[in-house]
Amino acid sequence: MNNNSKRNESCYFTAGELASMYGISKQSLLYYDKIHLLSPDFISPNGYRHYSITQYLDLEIIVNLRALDIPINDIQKYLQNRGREQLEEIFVKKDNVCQEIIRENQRIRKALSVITGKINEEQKELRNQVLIRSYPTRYIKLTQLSENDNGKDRIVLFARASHKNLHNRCLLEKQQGWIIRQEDFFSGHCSNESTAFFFFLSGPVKKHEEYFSNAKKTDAGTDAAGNTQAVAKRLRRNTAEVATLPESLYCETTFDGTFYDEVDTISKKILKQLERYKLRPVSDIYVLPVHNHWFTADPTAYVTKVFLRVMS
Amino acid sequence: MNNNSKRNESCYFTAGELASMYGISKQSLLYYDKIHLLSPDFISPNGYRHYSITQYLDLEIIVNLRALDIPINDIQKYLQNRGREQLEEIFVKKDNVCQEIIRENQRIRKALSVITGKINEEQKELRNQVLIRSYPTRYIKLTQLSENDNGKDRIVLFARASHKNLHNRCLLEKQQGWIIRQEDFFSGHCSNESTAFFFFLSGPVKKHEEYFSNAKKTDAGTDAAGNTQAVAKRLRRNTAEVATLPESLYCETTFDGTFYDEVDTISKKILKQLERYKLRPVSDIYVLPVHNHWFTADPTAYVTKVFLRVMS
DNA sequence: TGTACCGTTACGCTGCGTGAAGGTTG
DNA sequence: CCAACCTTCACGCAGCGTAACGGTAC
Repeated sequence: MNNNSKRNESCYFTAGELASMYGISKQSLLYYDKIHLLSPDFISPNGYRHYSITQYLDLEIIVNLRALDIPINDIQKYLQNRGREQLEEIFVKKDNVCQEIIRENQRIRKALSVITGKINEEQKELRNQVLIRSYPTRYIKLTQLSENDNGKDRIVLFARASHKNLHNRCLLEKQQGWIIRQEDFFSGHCSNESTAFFFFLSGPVKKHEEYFSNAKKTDAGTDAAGNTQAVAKRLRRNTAEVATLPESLYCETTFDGTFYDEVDTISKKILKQLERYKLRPVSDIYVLPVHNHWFTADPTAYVTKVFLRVMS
Repeated sequence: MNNNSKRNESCYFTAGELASMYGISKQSLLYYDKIHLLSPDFISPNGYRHYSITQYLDLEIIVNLRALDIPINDIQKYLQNRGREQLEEIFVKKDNVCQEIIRENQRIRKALSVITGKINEEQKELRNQVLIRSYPTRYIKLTQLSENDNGKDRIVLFARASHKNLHNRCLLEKQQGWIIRQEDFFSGHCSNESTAFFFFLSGPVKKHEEYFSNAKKTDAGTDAAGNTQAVAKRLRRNTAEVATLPESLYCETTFDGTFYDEVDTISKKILKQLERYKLRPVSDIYVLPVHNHWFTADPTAYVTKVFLRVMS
């Protein structure tokens, strides 16, 4: 068609005509005119736009590149400087963008499925029963809290720690909770404060991983739950440490309500169970919200889980 | 953290504080306030926003869902109606959107690579030489032009035909050209008009494919280039027909310039070559722009290819 | 007195879609 | 006189980013 100019010299299209020829809207054409991407050959006294063959051909390029979702800015530059290499340049650029979009959406899909899986797992937990069971080695990241920290400080520290290693992930992907001193828990004085908060890591942390950015290397692999006081001494304000919950027997219970509302009942139930099986607590108490503000606006509908390491 | 309310009852954050805790911009918070997604607990006389723990927790949800690129509208509805099922619903919805985006971008990537490949192939064509070579069976879609059609009509018909079967594809993916009557070409009277235009199909067309929507079924597989007059009779205005260019010897040449500028020279060169090899033309002449307005704004830099079927 | 917060208002981005209000063509 | 074109505003979309301009806390 492009070589047919000899017989098409005085042939023009109105905006509506041209638009319908390419199956695009007239508004697009007006827009292209407005941003000077494609302007009509001339405008007649009545204000009508008249597009010539040249514009028809340019529009072919525009429509096709737009069908590949290539940004108008790139198209504009291309029309002023055409060529195979320039076109390939645009294509490479767009291809990279596509790859990035695909990667990003795959990342999101993966996160969605991970979270969905976790939600469904949590739902299966037995409620309101004190269980003695063994767990394989688990890995957590701890952030210590000082007695001086007021409620706001704690939240800020918590947010900072949660956020620090988040990067591209979703917070929901990791379970997070806090730690109550063993003696406070069993003596009924734990309503004042927790000593630290933590979140689970997906596996043992290697040296090159980012989790070490704020932790001393020698702390890797130390036993937090099995050696609480020693770990507590090593912890320093505002620093996070990687620790392990060793393979061991644990006592756990998942109950309706919030920790602070139910702590008295729960600690008694746990104590009773420990006595029954002649077990003794050997770690602080880990508190893990299971069903929280994410899933209900009503705090009485919360579900909380606590667990601690036990030995016979 | 959510169960810590007992000691956090009177703890508030300003917009800047809260924003930095989640690593988002203050503007986002202001925006969330504006659209009533998340408003501060109260505003002090100096106009400062004060966010409470409740808003802190809601923001956690917002930030996390936004990190999954879930639309604010969905988040807003979710905050007012939380629950596992509702969350899964949102996730399923988002997952579908992700899949759609991924598919679309894969489609674009494929188109980009197809076109790039074609461009590179075209570049390799020998220039300014008349070649006799064989081609395997090729498939084209023809649209007839009538003598009554003026230049504008032709362009409209062409655009309509090009567009009709485009759907999700890019025009650039298919080569398109037009047909000149054999007698006009060799007699030097072809500058007035072409009889039809065509584009290559990627393969033989099956009955269920869309290409048949406007073609008579019996026309499938007929021999266009080998039986020109019969095909021409079957062609009707505004209808497209699928045809084949049979496996055969073809005479072709790729030359610099436009067809109408070079036709006299080209037809003589081809005639000479045919005489030399004692071949006779048995089809009309197919004109295919190779390097056109897509790649240069200068018509003298165009490259055109013509070919016709020959027999000894 | 400085500086580092806080606030509101408003415009920019991308690529159009969707009217509204009014003139022109046939 | 009507229908079907055409025109120019101008706002809406999603989710903020980026000033501009001015008050406030320490």
